[in-house]
Amino acid sequence: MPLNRSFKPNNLVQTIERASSILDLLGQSPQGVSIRELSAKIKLPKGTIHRLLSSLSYFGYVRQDSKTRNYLLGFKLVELGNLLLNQLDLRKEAEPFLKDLAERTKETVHMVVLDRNEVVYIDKVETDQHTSGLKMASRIGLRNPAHSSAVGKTLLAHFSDEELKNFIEEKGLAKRAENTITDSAQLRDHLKNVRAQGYAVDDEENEKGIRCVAAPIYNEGGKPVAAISISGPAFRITKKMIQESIKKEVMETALKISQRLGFRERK
Amino acid sequence: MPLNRSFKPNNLVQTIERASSILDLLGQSPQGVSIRELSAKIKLPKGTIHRLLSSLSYFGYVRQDSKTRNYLLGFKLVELGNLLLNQLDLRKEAEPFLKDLAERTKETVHMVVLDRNEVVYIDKVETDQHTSGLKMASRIGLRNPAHSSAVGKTLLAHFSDEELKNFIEEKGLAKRAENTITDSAQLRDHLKNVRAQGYAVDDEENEKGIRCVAAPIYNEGGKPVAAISISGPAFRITKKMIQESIKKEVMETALKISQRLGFRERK
DNA sequence: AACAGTATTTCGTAATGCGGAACATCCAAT
DNA sequence: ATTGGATGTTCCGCATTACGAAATACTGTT
Repeated sequence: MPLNRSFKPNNLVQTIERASSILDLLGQSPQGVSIRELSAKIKLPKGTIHRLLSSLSYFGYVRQDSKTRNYLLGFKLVELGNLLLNQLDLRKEAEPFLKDLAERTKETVHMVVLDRNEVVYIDKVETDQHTSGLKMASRIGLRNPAHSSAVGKTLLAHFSDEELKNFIEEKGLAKRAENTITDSAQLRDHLKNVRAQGYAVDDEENEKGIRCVAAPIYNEGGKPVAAISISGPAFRITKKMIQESIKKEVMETALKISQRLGFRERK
Repeated sequence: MPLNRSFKPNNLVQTIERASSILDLLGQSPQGVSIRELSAKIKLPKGTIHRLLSSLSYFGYVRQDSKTRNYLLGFKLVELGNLLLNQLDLRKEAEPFLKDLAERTKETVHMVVLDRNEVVYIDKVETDQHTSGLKMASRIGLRNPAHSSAVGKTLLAHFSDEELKNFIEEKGLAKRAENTITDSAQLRDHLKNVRAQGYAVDDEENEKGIRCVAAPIYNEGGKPVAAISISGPAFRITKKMIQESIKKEVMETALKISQRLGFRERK
């Protein structure tokens, strides 16, 4: 048994499960949620919800709008989340290279790690150029399926056959956009190419109109631990551009970061 | 450590209290913590700690290093923390103004809100100029005492006498650096000035060698809901510079943001 | 002023989480 | 390889903890 990441639906502490549902709901509601609503959505009596909220609130995970009395996510989460990000020295080391890459390509640069077989954004650098483009909200913290993103694919490409099989069984290959690869045989082939090439392209597979180019970052043990990418509108990130310059830029930057982490290229 | 504020020391759900202690400890340990250590520090049997960690891990609040088996903060915290930040439309509206301010002054710009009578950093913009200066770690999510920071003081300046009294009683006026104002009468006087002037200066009161200039942001109801500041080394942020340009820049930017939020200046 | 919708508190009950101890696993040293 | 020590993980009977229905206290509205 390859010690799969925390899958154990029994033994769960009820309180933590309930607290987690509450936080999830609050995460979806910028304007906050009332106890009554929470009570309705998680089917639990108001009193119970209230007790949990009191404790969560005392420790800062939740806060209450003094006007509406609605409950909202608390700043303790920002604190802990950013502590985590700052603990990743990977991120610290990569930062200057990411800025440089963004500067040179004038496109948005992302950095991700794989967590529980999903892609999690841990950094983002954009140039002043296209910053005010569309979505200003930072993607940091966001989770995406691995099979439909360039970053995810560069990481999946290093999975063993069995790991990949598990991944597909566990997560499935949901169709996120028109070009998403949803066939497992096709994905296997595709990943073989990705691995050989050393980079991956997301050709509107995750979001219509968006193309990305990604390359993996290796630690000193040669293990892929993260990935970086350049993303932008398909009309700017053309296939020609990718071949002529972008793929080279991304791969070179990824290699520099890997080397910074102690990786030595082997022949 | 005892973050007393939202009153209710009883009624606390034990599990949440314990889970919170665990997360706090993990937050202090970039390399992770073993069950044994946790068990020792939080004086609870290994079995108990393990059970809590399993649940926390299942929901993503904690992750386990597959090599060392140590436990670390989980990416769910990054996810929720950033959801919260992106929910603050205050932040969204302010962003372009902050960038502009950073660009024009070539110094680091911060934005904070008051949470439980402490300052919490919710945004930071730095120019490429001094970015590689010293501390690269983002301050986002960080908490600071209100009485020793420029941002904090501009917000305290709008407290009623009673609110201020409560604040001082609850939090005290800890000496953070040589110039920290630790006398409550003196603080009262100082805040009166801050309010009259419309801006506050942190003259190495929080950290040796660092000066900051801050101004408050008002919502449409005229209530101060946040503050912004410019910070930098004392040799660059001279008192002369503050008077000649910086205070004006900060105040003007703060006003623009306030207006963006619907604030109308009243005479 | 009365009402309606909510948030909060109470309190007797049993289910939940507790934690000591057994078991498994990993790693280092022989 | 084998052993031993240390740590992580699981088990299970017990009592404490959290439960949740209902009563009470708000808060704003007509």
